Amino acid sequence: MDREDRVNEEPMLDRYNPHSIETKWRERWASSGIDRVSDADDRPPFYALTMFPYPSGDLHTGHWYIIAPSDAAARFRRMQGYNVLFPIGFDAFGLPAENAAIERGVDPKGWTYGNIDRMRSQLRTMGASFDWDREVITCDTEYYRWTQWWFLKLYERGLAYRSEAAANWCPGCQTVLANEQVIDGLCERSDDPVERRFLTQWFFRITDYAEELLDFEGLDWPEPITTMQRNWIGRSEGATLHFQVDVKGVDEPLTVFTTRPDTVYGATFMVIAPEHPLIETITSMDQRTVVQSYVAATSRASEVERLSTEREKTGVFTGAYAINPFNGARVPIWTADYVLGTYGTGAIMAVPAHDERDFEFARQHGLDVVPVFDHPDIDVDKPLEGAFTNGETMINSEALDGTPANEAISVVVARAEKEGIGTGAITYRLRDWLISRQRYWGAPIPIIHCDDCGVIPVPDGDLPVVLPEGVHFEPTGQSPLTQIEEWVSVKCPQCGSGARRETDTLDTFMCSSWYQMRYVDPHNSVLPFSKEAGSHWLPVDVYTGGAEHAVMHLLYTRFFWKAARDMGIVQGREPMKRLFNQGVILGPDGNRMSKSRGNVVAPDDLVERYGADAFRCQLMFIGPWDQGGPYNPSGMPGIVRWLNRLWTVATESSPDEGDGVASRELAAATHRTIRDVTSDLEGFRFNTAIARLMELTSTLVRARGTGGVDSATWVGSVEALILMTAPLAPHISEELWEHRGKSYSVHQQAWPAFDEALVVEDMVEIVVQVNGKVRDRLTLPADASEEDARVGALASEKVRGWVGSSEPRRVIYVPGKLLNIVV
RNA sequence: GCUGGGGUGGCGGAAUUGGCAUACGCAGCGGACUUAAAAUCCGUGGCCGCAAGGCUUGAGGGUUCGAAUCCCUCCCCCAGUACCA
Repeated sequence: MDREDRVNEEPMLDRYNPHSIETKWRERWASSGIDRVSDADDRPPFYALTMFPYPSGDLHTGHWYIIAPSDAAARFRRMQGYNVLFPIGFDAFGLPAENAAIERGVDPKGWTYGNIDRMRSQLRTMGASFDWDREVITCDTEYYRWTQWWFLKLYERGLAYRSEAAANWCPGCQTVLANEQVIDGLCERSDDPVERRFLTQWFFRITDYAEELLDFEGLDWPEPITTMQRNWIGRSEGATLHFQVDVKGVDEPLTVFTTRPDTVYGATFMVIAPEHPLIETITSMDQRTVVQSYVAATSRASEVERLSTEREKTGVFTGAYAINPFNGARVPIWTADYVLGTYGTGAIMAVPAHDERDFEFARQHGLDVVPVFDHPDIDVDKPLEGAFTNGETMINSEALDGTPANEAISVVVARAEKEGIGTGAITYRLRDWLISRQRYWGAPIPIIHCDDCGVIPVPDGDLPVVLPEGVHFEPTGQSPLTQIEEWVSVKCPQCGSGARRETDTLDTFMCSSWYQMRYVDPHNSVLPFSKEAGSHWLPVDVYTGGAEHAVMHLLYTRFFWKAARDMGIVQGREPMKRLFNQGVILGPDGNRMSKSRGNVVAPDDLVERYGADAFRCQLMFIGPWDQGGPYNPSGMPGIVRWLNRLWTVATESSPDEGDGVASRELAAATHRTIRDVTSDLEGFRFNTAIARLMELTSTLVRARGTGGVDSATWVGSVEALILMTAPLAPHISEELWEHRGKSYSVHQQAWPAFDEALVVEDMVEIVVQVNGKVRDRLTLPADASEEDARVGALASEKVRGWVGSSEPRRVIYVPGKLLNIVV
């Protein structure tokens, strides 16, 4: 007990003062390099990754809410004996820097790096255990040199290609927008209605991986995320069918995709998208004017107008007819913008009897409706009131009449394939990933356009293609890079004649698709990372961050990984084994924090007032991490009180008298806490973990008051409490650990183990119910039999009053918990 | 509309497999200490009722000895998505 004697000799420490100890320990951690991670370490590796932030200027409460619990989880794994890689960096390319440049006349680079400096120091204040030697900044040339390298690798494999496509165009900002920047058809910045504009763009062939991306086998990911990805990919099984066009000189058939080939006999008209390539050739002379003006009107319509759900289905007749290959019926071909040019084949066979949208269109334009199924509740001989999707047996389908409806699809597909008029097919909603941006602040696409040689990739040795500085940003609709003649003008790497650089930059989602790989070997100057570092650390063991990236970043990074795997660069099917999404933190009023609402809580103020430990803990305590919710600093006193009590308990000398009972009770409480906190932290349930630690703290305070605990038990309990608090409140734990004369650092100690034998209680409280209502409680040995419990219950005055003289009809006994007497 | 998540005290929230509803906190109330306040500590703690007791997990119904938990119908909130053939 010499350790304890030393505690006794020391004067009582001053009251808990977060400021002095937090600064002190952060300096000590930095100078001792405690957070540096080495690949040469005997402990099993564990890669804990938190989504890196965009350097917007200040670390806000949302960042704290993502990062502080992630840090606690990483620290916990470290104490469990893993060599934990927990890196951080900045997703530093992107629109806000460029917009700041336009609005305030600052330089995007200077603005970005200034923000990074600021946020880096704020992150240090949090006390997070990042290995800063591995920091990655995506706008560093040393980083985007490899982003460009990846582009070339994908290009080499045929996964990058150039094509003309419609992009979201904001007339106010004079630039293209990413899909995620279009909210309900409006530009998120200016609220202008977004238009479509055709541009030649670069794409990644993510659709090549559509099928594999649907497979989440073996992944520990939240179900909502996998569902959203499945919906986004949107796999539809059906068939493509070819309809001859009854127009002189047109041999090409009109091909449609349908999920319901079984309804082919009910196809009473066809609809092609206004963008469909056949529209010019099939439109008849007398319909030409009306079709042309419809196509023009559609392309002029804003996204808002087109997306309006209330809008009537517009469309016009092309004057052309198609021949149904199954029954030879001659059906009119219409064009309407409810059929999308970008999905399926851009054309449909319309079956109004069995499709809601086709029915609405048919009713509006007086087109035929022919049902092809019998239905028990619908008289199919009368005009239908609406479409119905399923029936019992086929009708109006010639030779197929009488076929059970559930067999019809395979029968029709088989016949189509046999006669060469169609084939079974699968279509995806997922489109290829458009990666071109007509923006300045991004990695230049490493491509050179030569009049003679065509599209030529920049040779590997010429990387990086450095983003030029001193560029004029006034939006013109073209990439600002086009203005830098001396940058654009270049010699063709193949023929040496004059050529021009690609002026578009890469989507910033490309930077974040592989950053987790760079962390494993961030200073490698010959490769994005070495094979050894890759196989040591990858894939990521647990990835924490927001669900807002469900179908963008998280889908892209899976695609990237699978492409890298096919190149032999990484092994395994998936980049992140486990994913955990924290919820959205809101202002005290329950709304999203925003300056205009005036409900912003500034972390710096709270750290100033209460310390980083208290703020970390409060964020973790307010509720389940995956649920998010309102943050109100009014709850802070509870956390501060707890930390103060912890401080008091840990700095007091240990009691010296002791009898068995009080010691055993304290040991049981301690081991129960270890058991519960361990499983809570494994499941990211920080709120209940802290609740258990508060309870143990109170138990210690009370035990000290009542006395009877022996010194060894007391010390064991206090030290377990400090160790369990360490991941959550790293500064105070370190201070208390040192104060107790223990060796530096608390963060390098083993996580406490619990003894199952100590957790079991000898005596348990049994609830006695009469007819399901609680009437009394008994304290019985844990292994009491039903007979013991029944005898004990009937001995109770209260219970007898409710049971009366009648014989119990039934008695239910749940050992160790409850006895229910039914009368 | 579709998909996913949620609805429990004045507030944030807790509750293995159906088994003590409201753990842990905030706020409140009462008390101790203090000239006083802050801080700290102790007690109290859903609603109705003097009490015995009754009622209570968005609403209604069901299964069960027993339901916050399972089933059915409906309402509301949040997120994603939007004519995907």
